[in-house]
Amino acid sequence: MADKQESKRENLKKRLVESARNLIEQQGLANLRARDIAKQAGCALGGLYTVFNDIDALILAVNSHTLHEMEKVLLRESQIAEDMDSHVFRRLSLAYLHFAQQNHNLWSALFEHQLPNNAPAPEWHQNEQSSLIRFIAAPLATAMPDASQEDITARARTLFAAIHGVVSLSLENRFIGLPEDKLEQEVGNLADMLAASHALPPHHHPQDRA
Amino acid sequence: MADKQESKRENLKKRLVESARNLIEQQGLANLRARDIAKQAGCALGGLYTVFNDIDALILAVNSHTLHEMEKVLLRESQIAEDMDSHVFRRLSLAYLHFAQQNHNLWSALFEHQLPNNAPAPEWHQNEQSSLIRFIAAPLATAMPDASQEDITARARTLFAAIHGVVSLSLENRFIGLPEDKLEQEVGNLADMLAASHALPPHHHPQDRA
DNA sequence: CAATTTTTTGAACAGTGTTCATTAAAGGAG
DNA sequence: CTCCTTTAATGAACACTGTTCAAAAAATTG
Repeated sequence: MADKQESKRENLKKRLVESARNLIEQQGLANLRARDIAKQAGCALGGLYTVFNDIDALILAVNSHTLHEMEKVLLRESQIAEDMDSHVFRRLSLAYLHFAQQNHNLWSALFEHQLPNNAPAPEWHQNEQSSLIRFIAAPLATAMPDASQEDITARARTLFAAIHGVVSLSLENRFIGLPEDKLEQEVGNLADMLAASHALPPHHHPQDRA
Repeated sequence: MADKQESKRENLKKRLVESARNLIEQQGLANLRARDIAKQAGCALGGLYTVFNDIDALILAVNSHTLHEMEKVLLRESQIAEDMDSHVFRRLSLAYLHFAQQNHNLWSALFEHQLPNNAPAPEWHQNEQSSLIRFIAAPLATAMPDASQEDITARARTLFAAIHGVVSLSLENRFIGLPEDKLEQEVGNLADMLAASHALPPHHHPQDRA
């Protein structure tokens, strides 16, 4: 038998995650149904709950997979950028945009999904998110050699969030909705804008609140 | 009787919207229930559907109200900024941040809520959203006197989206989560960063896709 | 093969949003 | 005021959720 290598339980889990991923990809997170997942995975409805505590845990597993796929894309992109030594932020930003466009429903699920009670995501999942931020923090560190690690992380998060905001509001057609080519232009320009400003140290404003 | 001034029907509508708003404010959109709204508004469950087609229409009404509240805040802020003639973007951005912090659940509902089938929001609601963008477009127009109306609108949308991304991901604790004071600093700096870059005309990159 | 343990099952349950026959209220005519 | 018509409000019932758990099936053990 050569080492079971994969218990039936693990196999079921894998099938469920894959089914859920397919369904989200095709119909969006909002139309995901426990019964559909079970049917597509070829098990009874109750089977789902022998492997996952609830639907949220299953969605988390799908989102985890999506994050890793995104990580692959960004890794490839930052390696290319290293070789060509320029426009790292632009490349990463556009790669993020393209990933979101090409995997709309899966990407969307990353942000649509929220745990009951607004509970925070489990730590292992938060770590997966942090990994993505590191793709931005790395080149940022060389661009801001005098900044503290903490400042770099904070800035990297801001950069990601800014790009994400543009991509997100556009693709979700909220407030803004641009034609595809305009969107690409805006994302690219914003990335460069942000990249250019890192030379300057953060300026402190004491009188912030009105 | 001095002009009914408000039919019973309109009165019911008003009570329902106010109840829904209170419930969203207190418990978040995800915990909003038709039965709770009806109970708080003092009508039967079915009464809700004599005034609104469905829950989504009611939520849209609440969101509309929230947008107008936000509009008031931003209007005030841009008038102050006009008087003091500086840092318009910073002021508007921080005002947006503060509004989101102080009305977390209502603000959150603006983006959490999506119509079935990912149907687009009705036109009147899209117009309400566009009105907000104009607060950014106006000062932008004076900062970029040579740009076309179209470019200014696109840039204003990008600016809003960028700031929104930072505020959003922070307050929702997704990917990034900063302590309150750091967040304010990052939003303020990002606003200035973006403001500073408008002097430069958008740079065109022909080789965008990897 | 029988006994025991483990796994799988899907009917049943406690909620959802929505409908619509039934009831209550309001309005009008004599 | 009474009777009739019209309009509005009601909430039980429905279809569809995620989740549970007694029962059946399968696997394991002696």
